[in-house]
Amino acid sequence: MAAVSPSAPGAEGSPPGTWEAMAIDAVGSVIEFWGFKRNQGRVWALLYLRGEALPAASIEQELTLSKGAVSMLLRDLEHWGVVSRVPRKGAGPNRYLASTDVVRMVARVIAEREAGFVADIRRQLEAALSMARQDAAVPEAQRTRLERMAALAEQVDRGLQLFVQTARLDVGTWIGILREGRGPARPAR
Amino acid sequence: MAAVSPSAPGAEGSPPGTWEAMAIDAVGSVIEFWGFKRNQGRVWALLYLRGEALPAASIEQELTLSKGAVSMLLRDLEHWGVVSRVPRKGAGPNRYLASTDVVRMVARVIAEREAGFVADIRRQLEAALSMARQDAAVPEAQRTRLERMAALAEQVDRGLQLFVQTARLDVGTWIGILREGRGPARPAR
DNA sequence: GTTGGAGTTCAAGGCGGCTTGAACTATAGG
DNA sequence: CCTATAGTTCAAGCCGCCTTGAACTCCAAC
Repeated sequence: MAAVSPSAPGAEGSPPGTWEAMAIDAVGSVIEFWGFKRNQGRVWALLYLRGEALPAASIEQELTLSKGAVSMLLRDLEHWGVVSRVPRKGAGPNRYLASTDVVRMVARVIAEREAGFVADIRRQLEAALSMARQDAAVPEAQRTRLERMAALAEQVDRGLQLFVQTARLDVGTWIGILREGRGPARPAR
Repeated sequence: MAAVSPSAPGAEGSPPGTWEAMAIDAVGSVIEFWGFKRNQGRVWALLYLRGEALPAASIEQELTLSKGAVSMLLRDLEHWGVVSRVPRKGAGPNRYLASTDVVRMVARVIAEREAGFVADIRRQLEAALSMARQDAAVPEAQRTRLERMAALAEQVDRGLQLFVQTARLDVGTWIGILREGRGPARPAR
């Protein structure tokens, strides 16, 4: 065993290098931020960084997760299409491979979730508004403020939709980045 | 007492009308979605809908919160500038008033939080990247993938910044909506 | 048929964040 | 100075989400 630098890998096969863990955790944070589970992001990041299909057991080891957790996380990721199961060739265990199309997938999932949420809110506000309108006992001023709130919700909704659209354009650019092309990773701007 | 329709207020002073609770909860959901506490949104919504300054005790009653909770929630809201404390005139308790500039305030807080988060992530990825570059044992392919990930983070960062900027423009439009002007609440578009 | 590894499912437990409620401070009035 | 009310602070409890680990299913090899 050579000198122990912080990033010195133990064996060449599966180095638990500090830098790798760092990157993996960074992805985990991002994914968590977007409303998914932290470990979903970590699993995907591990698979993506390794570039090759890994068996569930490896994931379990590298990320120190339980067998059950890995199973559930992989099921989710597979369901979203960001990880694919590579059937056992011969007789070994299944292996799992990261898709480079994550961005598209994640973007779609997020967009759907967001859309549903916004729609719910607007529906609730509309309902409140119609109740307030039917009820003659509601002071004029309050009804006005409620109307303003509903109007704001509508505007924000429009803004979000606009954002999603433009973001979708950007996503087109982003998608290519992770793919294994040969051009430089940074298209400069 | 008249017939009891679902939205019939008990007394004219403080009707716990169903429609009001609905609207308040809707705002609470939105606020929670943006990473704040649900009850922070509910308190602001109550104050905004009522249009007048309310004492802490009323908030406590209307939203069925404890005295301590109301105190802390109001402190936060005051700190962000979306609620202002109206000093006791004479000798009564303090009263609290909703600012109509919420949108601006909330937008600023969110933008700051987001910016800090994104910066953190990029910093972590950069650190991982430089470690991987120093470490000769890291396979070429893995380094490439890590670079791509960092590049993606940078692109997404740019996208977010762009969004924040355009959103800021929209916010200019939104801000006016809640104010007590006399024009129609909906500028139609 | 049986043995063993891979993978799934789910109840129990752990963990973190929010709320409560009581103790505490501050301020005005008696 | 004493009392009462408004408001603040914080430890303890609660609640919901996530993970664990064990039981179970499936399948291939023997």
